[in-house]
Amino acid sequence: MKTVYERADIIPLLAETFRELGYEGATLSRITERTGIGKGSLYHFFPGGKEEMAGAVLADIDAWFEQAIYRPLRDDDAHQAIAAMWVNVNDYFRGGGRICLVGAFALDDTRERFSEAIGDYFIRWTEALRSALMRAGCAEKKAQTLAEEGVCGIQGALVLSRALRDGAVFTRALETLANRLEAAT
Amino acid sequence: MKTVYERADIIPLLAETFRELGYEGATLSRITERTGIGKGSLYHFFPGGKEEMAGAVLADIDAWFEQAIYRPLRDDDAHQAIAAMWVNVNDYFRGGGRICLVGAFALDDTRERFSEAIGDYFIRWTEALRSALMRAGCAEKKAQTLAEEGVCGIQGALVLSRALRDGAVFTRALETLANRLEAAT
DNA sequence: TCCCCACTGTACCTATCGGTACAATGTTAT
DNA sequence: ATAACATTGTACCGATAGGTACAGTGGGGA
Repeated sequence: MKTVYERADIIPLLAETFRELGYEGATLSRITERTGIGKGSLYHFFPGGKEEMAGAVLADIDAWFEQAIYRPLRDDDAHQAIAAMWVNVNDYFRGGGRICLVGAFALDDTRERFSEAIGDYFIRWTEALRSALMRAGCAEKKAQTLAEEGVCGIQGALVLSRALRDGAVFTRALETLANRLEAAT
Repeated sequence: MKTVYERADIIPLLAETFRELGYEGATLSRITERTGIGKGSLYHFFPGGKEEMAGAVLADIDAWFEQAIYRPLRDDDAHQAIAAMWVNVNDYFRGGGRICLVGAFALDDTRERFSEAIGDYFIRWTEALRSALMRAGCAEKKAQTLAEEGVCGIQGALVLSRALRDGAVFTRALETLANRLEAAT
């Protein structure tokens, strides 16, 4: 008996490991220990090692946000897309029980390794949200401010709810933000 | 010639190193390299090693926030203290060029090592801010929401401005938050 | 059926990890 | 002046870091 993986199966496991331990904290031995995947398989799928693993995770996250959040914000009905964003974000971050890996990477030196992916993630999020807010009737300047406020608020709520070990803080913050953006459109 | 340090001189240097590299990323050799302080001195002042160093840094941060932010929010004129908070916070975080070490520690496994200090930092900040907001005329429920919103907003703005390498995002977010809390009192 | 090759586990590599030991240095109190 | 002591740099420790080499395994196409 031998368990055989595909690259696509491995990425979510890697993602959780990096989320919990950070880039530097996620050592190869801890990765194999938590995912159950041996070094042999890991280096078979990611010859570039840890850096390629984390890069693949970031690309996977980006793809998910693109289809679930950014694209609807840009293309669909603005009010609906914004409303859906709060639901999907709360779901994705497990009501504050899961952090944003991109935000975490941005905070320390890890940023230098993945500078482009990290910048893109936040630029595209704020721009998509601003686009939706403008279609919903906001002036450009106000839409920009509100979009940044929304994204900041989400990231900050993740920090705070983790620090306090209280997912309710996250859900509550999302509600407050949702009301605020709703009131402005 | 021999350079002689005191514990109090070392802590700020350690703080910057942990801020830039994170707890796991701050290896002993990188610490000595960046601070210019050798292992001998480091272990003389902090026999508990890296963990004691980071603990001392957190205690130092706590003391600074206590006297510069929390105490005024609790004891001084509410409007003045809140206004001073924005100025001091912008200054402390160097207009988004410096991160919040406590928030960064909260995001990964490092939280488990410093759980109490991390929780305290955010609880005391939100409670002090809520106290000031209530003295400024807010109802308790609204004050609680606004206080959480303020602290979340600051943390999120630090993440976003670092991700985008744009300190203006931070300063702008502080202004928006200041206006919002001002309008509610 | 059997062969090929994608996939896996194990053993091993060097560099660096956090930490210790200790002799040398210089400052201070007497 | 000198004894006592706080502070420092250097050499060293076992453990673990990220990464490589490679032989074995087993499922799918011919």
